[in-house]
Amino acid sequence: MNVSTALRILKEEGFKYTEKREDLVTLFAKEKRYLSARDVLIYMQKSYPGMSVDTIYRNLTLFKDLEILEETEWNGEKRYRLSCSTNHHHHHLICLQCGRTRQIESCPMEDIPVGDSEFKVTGHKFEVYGRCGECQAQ
Amino acid sequence: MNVSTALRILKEEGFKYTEKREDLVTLFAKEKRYLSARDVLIYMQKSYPGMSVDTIYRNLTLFKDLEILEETEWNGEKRYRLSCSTNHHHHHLICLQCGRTRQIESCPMEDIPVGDSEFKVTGHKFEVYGRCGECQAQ
DNA sequence: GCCATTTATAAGAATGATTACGATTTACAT
DNA sequence: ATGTAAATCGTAATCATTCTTATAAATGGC
Repeated sequence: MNVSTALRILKEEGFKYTEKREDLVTLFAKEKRYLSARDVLIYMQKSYPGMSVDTIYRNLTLFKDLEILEETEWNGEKRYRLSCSTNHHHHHLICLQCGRTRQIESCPMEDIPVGDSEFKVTGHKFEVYGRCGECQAQ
Repeated sequence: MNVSTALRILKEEGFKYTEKREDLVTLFAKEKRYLSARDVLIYMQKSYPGMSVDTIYRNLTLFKDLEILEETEWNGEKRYRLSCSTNHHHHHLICLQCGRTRQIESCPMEDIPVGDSEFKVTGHKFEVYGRCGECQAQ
């Protein structure tokens, strides 16, 4: 996923292009890590001093729904990162301090038989948490 | 985990026995599924009309710290269930409607090499979500 | 059993993240 | 250029959770 693809999806789905939306996607494209709504708000308000929290949350949710962003949650806050460009399903190793990630190629669902006719599986979550090199160095 | 073990741990760690705490553990022992703080509050207030939300949250957190309860989160609410009696590490298949679970015996961390000297792994989460038979029948 | 100490609880206020709302502005198709 | 639907602002509301302070209850030693 990159900025132009994201803006194309936005257009295709009938949503409007705004500079704020472009800046928001650009931020995620630059950072390539999980950011909280608060992180995004602070960053965006540098360029747009009066920007509403509502706009941040609305757009984060929109981008998640459009699968431009991936969502997770830790320490009581939702976090978002740009969807990975790799098309195949994968999981992440996540630094809980800075939000940087590394891909985990395999998925436990591939080889673990889970669920049956009784229990209808609709989703799963596999995340490995830790601390990245940079954060440990601090 | 069962009620008497839980109360023994409580005593051993120097915490006091109260009827509310016994009732709380008993609830989880009966239900054997994930309950939200709200679920617990509603149940407990039947027996103790003026019971404070703070007491619920304090005890849920205490029991989690004592590893009497396991914690997870979905739809913006923390959820708790009695720790499984099996001693070995495992994961769950979870019905997001009623909180009932089924154990998944294997753990993806066993066979997936993840992390390295750079990235220090501190934890992981593997949960499979879906809808149980009873909830589908509704 | 009685008292002292320590912990638990109640009641309500405070916090922090997120969502909702009415008014205004903007993007964009025609 | 104009009309319309969508986006945004500013602020209030909501929801889960935590904090605070005063009171009450549980435990251990006498």
